[in-house]
Amino acid sequence: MARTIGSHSGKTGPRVRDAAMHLFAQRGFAAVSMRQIASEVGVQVGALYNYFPDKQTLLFELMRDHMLELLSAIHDKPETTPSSRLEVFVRFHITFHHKRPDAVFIAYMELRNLSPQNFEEIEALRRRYETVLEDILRAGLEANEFQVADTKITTLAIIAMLTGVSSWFRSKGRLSIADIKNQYWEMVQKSVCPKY
Amino acid sequence: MARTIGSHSGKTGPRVRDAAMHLFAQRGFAAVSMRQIASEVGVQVGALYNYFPDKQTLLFELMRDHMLELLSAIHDKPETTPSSRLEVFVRFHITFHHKRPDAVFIAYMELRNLSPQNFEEIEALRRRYETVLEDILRAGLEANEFQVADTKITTLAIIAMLTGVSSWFRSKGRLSIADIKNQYWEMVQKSVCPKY
DNA sequence: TAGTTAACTGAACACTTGTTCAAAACCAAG
DNA sequence: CTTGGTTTTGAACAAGTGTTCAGTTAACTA
Repeated sequence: MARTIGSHSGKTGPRVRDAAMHLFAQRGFAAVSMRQIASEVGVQVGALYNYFPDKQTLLFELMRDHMLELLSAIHDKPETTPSSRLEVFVRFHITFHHKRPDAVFIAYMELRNLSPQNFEEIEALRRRYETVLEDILRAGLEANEFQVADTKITTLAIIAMLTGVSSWFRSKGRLSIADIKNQYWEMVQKSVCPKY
Repeated sequence: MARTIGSHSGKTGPRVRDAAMHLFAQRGFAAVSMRQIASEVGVQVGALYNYFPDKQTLLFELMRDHMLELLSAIHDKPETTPSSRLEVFVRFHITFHHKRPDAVFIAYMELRNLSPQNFEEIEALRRRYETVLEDILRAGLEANEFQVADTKITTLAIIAMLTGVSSWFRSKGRLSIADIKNQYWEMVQKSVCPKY
């Protein structure tokens, strides 16, 4: 046997990426073998190498695509009030991450498995995202709408808190994702507001 | 050669654990081989098996010991005010985790590499720790000192935020760990306080 | 100092790892 | 229906995996 019926790179490529994403998220990059990915797709190992040069690049592309999606999905509107910009950010972050639990998990857990070069590229994208939030906090600070000791720290604190949601939230749970968004928005809002 | 000069289980055991902890934190459990650990200790692979039955148990013991240390170090004082209990908790969490970056990293990243049985045991310990915080929040709620929509969610949000510190804090940075603690305490305090 | 125990070596086990590539079989265009 | 290009197989590669254990030597005990 060689080429199989119905085989087409436009189909197999995405299926490989999906399978890799799922397996990496579930078991971790280092714990997943190329043969396991291939088997999930229903193909032999060798076939995978039509779609990327090596395992490292596969991981990198998954993470990069996720970060690019994230950056192109967030639309901050600097003309509105800092408070409403912050609310939009909080709700957006939870929504976006909730829809992609696997990608989120990988993006935060597999950084150390990137080559130094690839790591730098992903880190740069992450900093760009953090800057969106930090700009909002700075604007709120200047407008006396917020009171925060340090915008950089507050940025990291808020993002850590929001991202934590995807580590425990399950749709079957007691609360809906809408409840979660409301509660997190309230907490964030209070944590940055001036003490009367 | 066989037994080496100066060899003693009271020395080698801890050195093995230290080396494993460091390597697991840096590269991840699945990416570290027994031979790499042995080489770090300056010993042959076989010698490691004097100290644990297999790699899985080594990981488990590292995580379990960390959680037990955490639980025995936190001393909540229910007789004091909820607000001061919360402050003690926040400062304690940051201090404790800051002193053990490797153990923290492993405890939060390698859960999926535990066998189901070992996972359950670690999870139970983690829930016990979360309960300490949740009890404080509940007490504050009943005393009308705090205003939170859901103590469970707030617990997870606060812990995620606090634990995030160890993922970016470096002693060489702009801010001291004391600054960090003050700022986080202020954020947490505001996020749970009643709206004026 | 002799005998016992504890600690480690070194080699081996059977398997898995990422990656390569000629050959085979499919698909699409002329 | 043939030709040319695309996609996959199947086998192979060298290196690395966790784990075991008989044999050897250091440390301790009497």
